[in-house]
Amino acid sequence: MRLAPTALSKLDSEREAALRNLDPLIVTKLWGNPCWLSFRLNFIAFRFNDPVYRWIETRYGLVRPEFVALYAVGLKGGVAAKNIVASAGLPKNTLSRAIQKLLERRLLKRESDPDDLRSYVLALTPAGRAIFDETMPRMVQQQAAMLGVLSEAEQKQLCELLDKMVIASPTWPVDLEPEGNPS
Amino acid sequence: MRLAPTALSKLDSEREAALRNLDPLIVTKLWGNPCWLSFRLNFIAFRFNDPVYRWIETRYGLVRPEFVALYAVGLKGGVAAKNIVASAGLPKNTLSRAIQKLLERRLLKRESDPDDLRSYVLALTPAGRAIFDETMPRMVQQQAAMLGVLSEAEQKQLCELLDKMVIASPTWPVDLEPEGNPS
DNA sequence: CTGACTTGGTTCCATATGGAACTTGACGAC
DNA sequence: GTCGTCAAGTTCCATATGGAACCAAGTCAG
Repeated sequence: MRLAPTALSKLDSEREAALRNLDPLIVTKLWGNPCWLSFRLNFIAFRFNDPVYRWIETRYGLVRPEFVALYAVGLKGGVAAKNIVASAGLPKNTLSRAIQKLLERRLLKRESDPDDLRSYVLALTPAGRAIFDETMPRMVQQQAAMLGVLSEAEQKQLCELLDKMVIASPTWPVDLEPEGNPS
Repeated sequence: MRLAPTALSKLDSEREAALRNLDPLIVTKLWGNPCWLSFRLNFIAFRFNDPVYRWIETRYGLVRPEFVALYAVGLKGGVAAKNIVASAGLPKNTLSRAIQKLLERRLLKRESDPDDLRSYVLALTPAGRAIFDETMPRMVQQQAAMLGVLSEAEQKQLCELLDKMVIASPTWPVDLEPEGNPS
């Protein structure tokens, strides 16, 4: 069972020092874990998500899926709930509820889509836009802090590598294979 | 507000083709989103987590935090609940409950830590180990499928870049700055 | 056009989840 | 020593969450 491709260079002394700030189980999940990718992704993502959602919650009383919806509409007006579902990985009833809440609080408005009467076209109200505009710079700042260890070139590399994966994602299996790894 | 570092090369024709498989909102979140990092991380992580947890749930009746605990102990026997909390980003009561469940189902055993009587040392039972061993190859297989678009060298690069970030993570802010981006 | 099937969105309901308070043990100061 | 503070795990409870069933509109075949 292969481990992370960086497992061998672990003895680097500078790195050794940094490791002492991490829980030993984190170290194992990093370099003693065949599923190195998911741990790294989840761990880093969490360190971004957690501050953001806590801030949104305490500052605006918006719960996670509500902010997901607000943010999505803020990025691209005119989308429908189905688009948010597709892009966010939340169940559609959760999003539906979140959108109701945002409508009640007049952070979002919607009108039915003339091309498909089942569907609605969403947009931010000024109040919703205000929250979006107030939050975005903080999120960018948090991201910048996290990316701080990487050079500009490395940041670009990282972005490109992740891009390739996202673009390939429609070809990935949606379920685990029942037979396990045949290779 | 800067966008993703790959925003400009978007017109690449091969890429254009692939984009048609993605929801337009996903495309916006990729290349029209100042927070490019978190979207990519969350999106890719979800495409790993979702199949894994659905499989675990339907096959063994283990819910997400239960499997998180089982997996952690499987990777490194002798850990305590606090280590799992530190590495997983789940609240400690959720983990506590998960561990109780695993103890009841005899997938986990524990004895109190002689060095700290508040704490317990955890280990897998043979039944727990069986689940771990059965699941791991499927997870590795899913990971391999996802990494398939990247060359060996690119995979190593990706791993190294993520490593750097995880190692730097103890220095990241835990809360969003209340003043927004001053730079 | 009409009937079978799909799709966008909502509702219902059982339950998983996480904040806050609590218990018990560790640790440091004096 | 013992007093105040902190840390590991647990319990309580209000509520956020997601599966399944549902409604209404769209689509496609013949």
